[in-house]
Amino acid sequence: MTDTAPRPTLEAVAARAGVSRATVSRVVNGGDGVRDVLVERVRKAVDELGYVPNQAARSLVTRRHDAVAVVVAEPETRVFADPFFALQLRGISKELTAHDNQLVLLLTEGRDDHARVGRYLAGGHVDGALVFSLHLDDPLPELIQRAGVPTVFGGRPGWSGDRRDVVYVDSDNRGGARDAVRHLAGLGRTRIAHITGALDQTSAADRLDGYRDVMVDADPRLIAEADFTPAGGERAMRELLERCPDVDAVFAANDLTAAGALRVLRARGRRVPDDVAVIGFDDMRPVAEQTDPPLTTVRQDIEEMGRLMARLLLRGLDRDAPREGVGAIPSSVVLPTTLVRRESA
Amino acid sequence: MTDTAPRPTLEAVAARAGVSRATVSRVVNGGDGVRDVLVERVRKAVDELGYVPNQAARSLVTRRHDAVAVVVAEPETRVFADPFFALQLRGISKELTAHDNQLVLLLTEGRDDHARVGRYLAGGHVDGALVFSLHLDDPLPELIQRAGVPTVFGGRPGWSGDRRDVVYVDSDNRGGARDAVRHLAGLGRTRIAHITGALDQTSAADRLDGYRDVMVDADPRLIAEADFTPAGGERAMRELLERCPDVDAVFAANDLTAAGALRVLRARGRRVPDDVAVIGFDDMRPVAEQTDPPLTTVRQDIEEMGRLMARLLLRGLDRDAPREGVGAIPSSVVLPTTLVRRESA
DNA sequence: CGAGCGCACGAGAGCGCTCTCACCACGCTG
DNA sequence: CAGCGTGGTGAGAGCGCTCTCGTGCGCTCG
Repeated sequence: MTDTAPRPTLEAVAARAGVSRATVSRVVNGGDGVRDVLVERVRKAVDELGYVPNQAARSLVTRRHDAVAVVVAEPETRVFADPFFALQLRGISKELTAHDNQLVLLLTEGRDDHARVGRYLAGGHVDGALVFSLHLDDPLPELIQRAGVPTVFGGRPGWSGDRRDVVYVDSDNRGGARDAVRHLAGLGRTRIAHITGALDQTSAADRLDGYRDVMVDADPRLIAEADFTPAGGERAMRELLERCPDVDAVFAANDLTAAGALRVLRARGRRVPDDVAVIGFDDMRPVAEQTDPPLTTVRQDIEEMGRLMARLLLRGLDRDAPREGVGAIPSSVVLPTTLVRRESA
Repeated sequence: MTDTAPRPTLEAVAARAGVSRATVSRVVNGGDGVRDVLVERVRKAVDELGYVPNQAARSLVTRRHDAVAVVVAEPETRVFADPFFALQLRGISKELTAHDNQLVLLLTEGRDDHARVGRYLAGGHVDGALVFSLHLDDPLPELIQRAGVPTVFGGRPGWSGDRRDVVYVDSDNRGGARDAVRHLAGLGRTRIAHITGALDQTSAADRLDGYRDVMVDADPRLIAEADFTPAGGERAMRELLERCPDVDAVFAANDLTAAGALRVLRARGRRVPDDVAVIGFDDMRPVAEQTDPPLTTVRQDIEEMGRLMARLLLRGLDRDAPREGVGAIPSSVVLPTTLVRRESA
């Protein structure tokens, strides 16, 4: 745990290269409008001195930080239960890194933290924020929106319906759900059940809507509420078997839930897919490929969602970006899903 | 994606409160040596103006950033496969938040990124770093160490054996492994196998050492190499059953691996724990409680490890901290493990 | 051949803060 | 009553950088 040595400044580089501070600054920032000879000289001095720009000094004048906050509300709930968030984070990280931006991670725990996050964002420490708002009633998104920080949301925020200035990236949950249910119907199944996700999340609500789109007058008893967890899936599957012993297909809100359902089905001696066909959602490989039988599921490209969030945000942040035409003001993106057929349906 | 409004400066607050900049600064930073009347007046002005200190300006002079980098090498490998890292991150986040430090997340992907991370850390953007070095041959830790940034490692780095200046937080992998194997022996098992983790990670190597400590002259065929994944666990378990059909107990390097092993055992008609007793490592609740039967495992407090890493780092960073006596120079910490008995052994 | 222009560079201000130091008004001691 | 702390406050320098502006130079063109 050694302390850092004093670092060379622009001044020092300038002195060594025999030019002015301004010229060094120009070179460091791209070198436009400087003669090649001088560029070379400055570069050499930079290398020899091991000069690294002081970001604080730079930010002070540019008012840019080249840093983006990633806000994750209430990690206890879901985030750390499945790799979903980790994958998005990875996508975000890749994109930010590619554009020399830093990722400041803000995990919030409970209401008190909201104020803290709000203060931090309003404090102008970062250029923008990527926000994962998991719950419909979460006050955080609005709070952030009001802080005036450019923001892209991960997943459609619950209250965004009529707000055109809200930018988010989401999967086509509803469409994917429709595909899944149609596929089950195409298999000749008629008693198709749905195990929902946590319905205070738009993704779960949208998937339920998709289910209903196809099953227009479905028996309401075919819908069992769960929470995206394996345990919830087990519980819901047991309910379902109780209420509707004749169920012949299940569309689960995600793979984890489907895995729980599969366990119950096996325990009750129902064969999958022969007696009951099962479809999940996410295509979380480690889960979907490991179930018995391997899970047919609706694939969404989670890492790509993260990457896209970051890309939209950075584009919105770019001062040089065109304010008109293609890709001007970023607008929300809904990514398509694809059905991945394995053996469970 | 609105832009931020111009924010009030210290100057503005000073003017409004009718004091000097210096006084406002003093109040904002604790208010020592300022009369209560003035403190009040300044506080009021701060509130009314919604003043938030400009961190860049502050860092420029203090040379502190109140930010810590969390470096995760090669996330593809393991990090995103199990919730292990997410839990540590949560612990880290809590501790950093409690001390008003920001968490800058650096995910590296391949060798090129190492240079980038090295440059970033050497660039003095953060006060310290928390590093997860997963592989024995990873050049990153040394690189960071040389960058002169105060660092605490998550897990014992492979090359740290003789370096006293390396600070890390780890679980007592070896001791935990010994406990597990002794427990199996105590159950009367004699053909106790071990499915290793990825042996290029110290945690896996240490657990193997612990196994060997107890099984001093174990049949080498009882050791099967895997990689901390469920699929690896399945593969290793199949090998084991092939090589030593008389195996009556398995100590798996982690819960995920154990879950894989359990699946194979069931498929082969071996009863657990009657025919084969199984113990995992981690006590990853969602995994260990969901297996069939629920998994006996070695518990390590992962979140606490993260919290501790952050605490050690911050303590080392604290200029006011005592340089002598208890808690002076932080030294590595090895956390104890506990055996959690469920039904698999 | 001189006026004009553009390009390359340097001078200098200033971003918002902290921190040292000088100052002043007390109250105390001798 | 002079002298001397002492504690509270303000003035001002300066952290390392960017960016605007002005200057000098070489070039073109009338």
